[in-house]
Amino acid sequence: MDSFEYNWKTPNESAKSSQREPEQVVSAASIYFASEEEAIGVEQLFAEPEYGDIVDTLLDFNTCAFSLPESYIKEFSASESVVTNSDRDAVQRGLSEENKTREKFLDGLSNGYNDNHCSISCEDYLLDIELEEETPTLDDVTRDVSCIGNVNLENKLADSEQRNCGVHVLKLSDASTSSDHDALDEFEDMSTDKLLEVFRNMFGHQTSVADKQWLESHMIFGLENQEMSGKNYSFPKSSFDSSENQGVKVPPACQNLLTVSTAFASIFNFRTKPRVQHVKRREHIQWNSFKCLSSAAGEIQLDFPDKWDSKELAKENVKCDGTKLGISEQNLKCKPSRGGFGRRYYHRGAKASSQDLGKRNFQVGCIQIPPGLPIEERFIRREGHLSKDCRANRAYNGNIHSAEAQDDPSGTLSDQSSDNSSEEDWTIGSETRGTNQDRKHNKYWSTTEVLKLVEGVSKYGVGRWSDIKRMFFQSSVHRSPADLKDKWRNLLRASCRRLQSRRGVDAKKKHGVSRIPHEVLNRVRELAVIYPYSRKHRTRISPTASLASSSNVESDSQLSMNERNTLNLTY
DNA sequence: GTTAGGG
DNA sequence: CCCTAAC
Repeated sequence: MDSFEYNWKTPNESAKSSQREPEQVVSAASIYFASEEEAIGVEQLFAEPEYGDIVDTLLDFNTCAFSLPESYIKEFSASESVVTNSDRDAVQRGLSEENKTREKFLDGLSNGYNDNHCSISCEDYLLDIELEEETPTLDDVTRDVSCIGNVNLENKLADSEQRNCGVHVLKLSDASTSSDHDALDEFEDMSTDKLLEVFRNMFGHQTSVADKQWLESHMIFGLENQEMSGKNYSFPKSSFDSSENQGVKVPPACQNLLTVSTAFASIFNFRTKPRVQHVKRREHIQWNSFKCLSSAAGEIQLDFPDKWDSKELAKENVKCDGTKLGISEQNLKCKPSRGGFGRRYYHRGAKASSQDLGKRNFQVGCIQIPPGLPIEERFIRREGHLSKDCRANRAYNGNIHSAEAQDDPSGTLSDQSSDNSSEEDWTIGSETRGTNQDRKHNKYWSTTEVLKLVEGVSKYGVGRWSDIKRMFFQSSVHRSPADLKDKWRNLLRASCRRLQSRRGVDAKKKHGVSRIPHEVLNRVRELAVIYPYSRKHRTRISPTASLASSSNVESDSQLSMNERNTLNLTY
């Protein structure tokens, strides 16, 4: 221990970690996650059915004869955030032992790893993965888990030491005095108990695997890769009962594995919290954390595309037989724009075999869509779910500085030249849309425009958008009758949810979208009462009714003017 | 050509 | 803001 330095926890953080109060998150961030939030996020992700394959792969439930019945996932997802303690207990009781392992694994992602055996299972499994892959790919391991960096193994091991009473950590030793065969022979001579102890010392935790061959394979594997580094690791003498094991080397390759597995275990370095509470916090998942974790977990390659090429996707929009898949280009040009952890719909393919695990670009955890494979429509996000991203992508900076984006202080409401920065007719802009894949414009509605729209609706009623356009937006190139209709719809929505929680309001402010004045929204609601949204469902306005309506419009319009005057003072 | 409505 | 069926 004295040969190592703790360099991933500040003293303060370490001190905090020592205060182990139940239900309180006190640990420092793991090396995988910048925060407990992220760990929780990954935990929640794994709890979702679509990522069950990954969990299965991590835990190797198949070979361990563990299987998770569908009922568990359903049960758990159904519990969502409103589960009481008794409910949770009932769920827990209903789980079989095997399921509890998975449960603990998921919980362990954010819970203290020392509180359960699941982390140990994970570490063991990770080691198994490396062994099965005949891993001279250890370079790959260290590369793929580069996020781990030079994590100090002893951090975890030291923690183990505290709680496991006398389990000593690995010591760095520059003196390489023993050969592989010496150590190998020593392994073979060891009893199972001894191997278990060596294992515990080597990997910093106990293993439930009592199979001597299994244990030996780990040791031997490490020895076989000993030459891969100039530095060796040896067990301190105090780790063993007798001197017979003195000098047994833990080769650097094995140390790499330790780094991987221990780092993986560090995921569990968060204090216990009921997972049901974590479910509420799904939005905090960090994409990179998941990538990092996944790649580290048994060198599983999760090669998510950092950039989505709409053209590539367009190509793949055609099936192998050449038939279209029915994905509109509109949908295809939408792509994830950020590295956030929004729900993504990737193809879930077959689980990777150990043989495939080493290959790049192979589907593991059913994530990647290899080039050339058809994309099923159900795996493409509907545009509606991506609308925000789409807007963000389509918006270009020029629009932000448009004159329309700014309120017109003069507020010549019924004046048609209030926004005559462009003299083009809106239909012209509409025609140019075909060549440009992006939106023709993305200009926010100014308060002035909203007021004009309100006045137009007051005058013509809802549905006569062309008339309103002609009268109030003649010079607005980019405000088509359909735009007016859309805006009115949005105004209606806004007016309905105006009195809802301030959270949404703050969110909008955060995004820089100016809030629609209350007076305007009130007026919108008034008009909504006067004019049902669709005039289709109303009887056609007769000339006389139109006249009567027109007289009302005058007063309405006047009201609108009064409101506008008030607004001009306020805004 | 316009509009409603879904996205 | 786009798309499109329906008017």
